Amino acid sequence: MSRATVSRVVNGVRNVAPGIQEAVREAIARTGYAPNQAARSLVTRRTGAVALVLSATGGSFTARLFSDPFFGRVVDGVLPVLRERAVQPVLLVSESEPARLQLVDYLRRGGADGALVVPLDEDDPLPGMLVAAGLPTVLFGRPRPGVRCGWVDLDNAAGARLAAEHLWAAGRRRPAVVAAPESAPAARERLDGFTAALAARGAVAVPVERGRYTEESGRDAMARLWARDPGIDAVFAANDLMARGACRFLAERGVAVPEAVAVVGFDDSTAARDAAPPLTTVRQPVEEMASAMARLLLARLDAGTPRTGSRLFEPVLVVRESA
Amino acid sequence: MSRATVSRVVNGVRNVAPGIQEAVREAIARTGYAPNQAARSLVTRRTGAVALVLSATGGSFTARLFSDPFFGRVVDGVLPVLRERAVQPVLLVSESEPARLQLVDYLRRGGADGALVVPLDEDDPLPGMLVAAGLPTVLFGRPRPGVRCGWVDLDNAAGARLAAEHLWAAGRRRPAVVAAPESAPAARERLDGFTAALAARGAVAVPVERGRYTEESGRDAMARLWARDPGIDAVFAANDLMARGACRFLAERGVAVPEAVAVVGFDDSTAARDAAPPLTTVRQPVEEMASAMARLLLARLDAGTPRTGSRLFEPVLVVRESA
DNA sequence: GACACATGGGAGAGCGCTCTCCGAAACCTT
DNA sequence: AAGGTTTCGGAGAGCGCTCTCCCATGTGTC
Repeated sequence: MSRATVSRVVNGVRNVAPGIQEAVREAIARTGYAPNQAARSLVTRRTGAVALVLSATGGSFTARLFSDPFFGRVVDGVLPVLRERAVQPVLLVSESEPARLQLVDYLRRGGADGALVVPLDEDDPLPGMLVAAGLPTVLFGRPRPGVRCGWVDLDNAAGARLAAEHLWAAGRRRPAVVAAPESAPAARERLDGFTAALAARGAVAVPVERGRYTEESGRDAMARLWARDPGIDAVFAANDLMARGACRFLAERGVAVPEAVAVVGFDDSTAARDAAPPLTTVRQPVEEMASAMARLLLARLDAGTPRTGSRLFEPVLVVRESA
Repeated sequence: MSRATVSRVVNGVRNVAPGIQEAVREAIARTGYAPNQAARSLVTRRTGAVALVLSATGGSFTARLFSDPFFGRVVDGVLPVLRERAVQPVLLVSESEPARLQLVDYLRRGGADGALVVPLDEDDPLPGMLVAAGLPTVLFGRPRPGVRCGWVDLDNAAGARLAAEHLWAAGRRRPAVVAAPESAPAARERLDGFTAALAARGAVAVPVERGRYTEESGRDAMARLWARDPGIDAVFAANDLMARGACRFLAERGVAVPEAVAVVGFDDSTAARDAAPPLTTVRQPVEEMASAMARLLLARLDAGTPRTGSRLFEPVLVVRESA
């Protein structure tokens, strides 16, 4: 029996007589034969694997990676979609400059058919490098300008609007914002969406201070806001950790949350649930976004077209005790 | 210029005139050429990648995976060793039966040159499957009987002895044990090591109850011990979570820790540090063990021999407040 | 019963590398 | 200067698959 016939049976194509099929399968099972992926890839130009890249530009981040439940949610969303299509999910971490270069090299050489990238930092060069290498890529979060690839993202402006409307409806008329660094598009949308929604309701200029996503920086930003205007009755923070920082400052000053000042966070991370008081926050459907990301990539691989689709998700306001 | 010359330059072998080398490198840089890994693997029978497999037999464990800092420590230990050798680390998760089969298939086809496996459950069939498939494998923890592969492990008996000696030196003469399921070799060693060390000092029979590694099961085991003998003045638990459970039971009964009953855990996980009171516990050097695991695998791949070495690590007692 | 037509399965090219040969050229040595 | 020795680089086989031909059968039609 020729190799061609075996190949046909293994790949389930063309018409092979049932008897022969049976014999081939039996032989495969008996000998424990496994086709050589390298040889197969050489001709099919497919590896059957897709990379899920967790990338950061800052130093040692495996501690962050394996303690922030966010990544677990991403993985949970991605795995079932790939498994169903018999595509092997491969996790890669890019935590330093040499790691990034090695990783790009690995993928350029054909380590995987495509990449799902979760960048932690806005200035991460990795997505641009992968796209430049011609690798089908889908990002969690919109790419930097000039990088053309698929993405999934949250409608940050809509989320900010939800927060604004909630605070307004609760009678808060002197809100402030603890924003994130200006460079981040998502951060800009959250800020602009919030101020625009309030302006539409006739609110005057909203005081803004910026943090760097950490709890400590949120605390400091809140301190600056308070110094500028102790009449503030609500705070919208660009993420949950900074919202916690704001709460901590207010607690230190003996300001009651939410009675005197209402606080709304963003993300609905576990940090929001575990905060004191539990944070009212804007939720992103991470698992759904992650599985959509996987589906977008698979669709592109199937189609073979150079363009990848994108999808914007709607946020939901989760009301707890802080506002 | 022939392909052979280019190949020689890329792989840095044999004598190629410096001028030619320069020209080749320049051309590679200019055209952005990346060698096809599949073609290369086909002839070298190497992929240049090593799998780090995180495996569990129970259901959804990505939540556990991305919240237990243990895995982050393992990854931190493995990555630098592989990077230094320009081997691409590839994380694979095996969280269900179909995932396991797909993963074994992927590796059997040549997805990676070897596997570093971190099994969470003692009855995990994955290591045996990989070894049977002929894949160079190194385990975190000793393999089940009959599975011949390399491993790194902690000298559990020595750790248990440290705990026993610490409690004895503190004047505790009526200790009890919250042990793990009998099936686990590590668990058996911890129990036997503890009782043997005490017997050597003339202690009478030590009461033992078993838990299933969780805090809740530790609490229940402690309750059974207490029902058997409320005169117990010390407890040695086979892991930190069960030690916490024991503390919780004692707190519920108003029994002071460590004044009335001293508690010693095992692992020195963050659960130990965050416990109330902070746990005295036996520490495993996870990062070191993980990098040793990577080195053992690389050594085997270099040597090409079918046998892989193993290494046993010495535990250290970390004294905090619970004993 | 002769033809067209569908169907099963073999032969063989070729995917893009590596690496062993081997010939050509440069360099010593006596 | 003639031979031996080393150095450099080309030719070409072959890694283990897939997939396109193409021929040998089997099936249907008038």
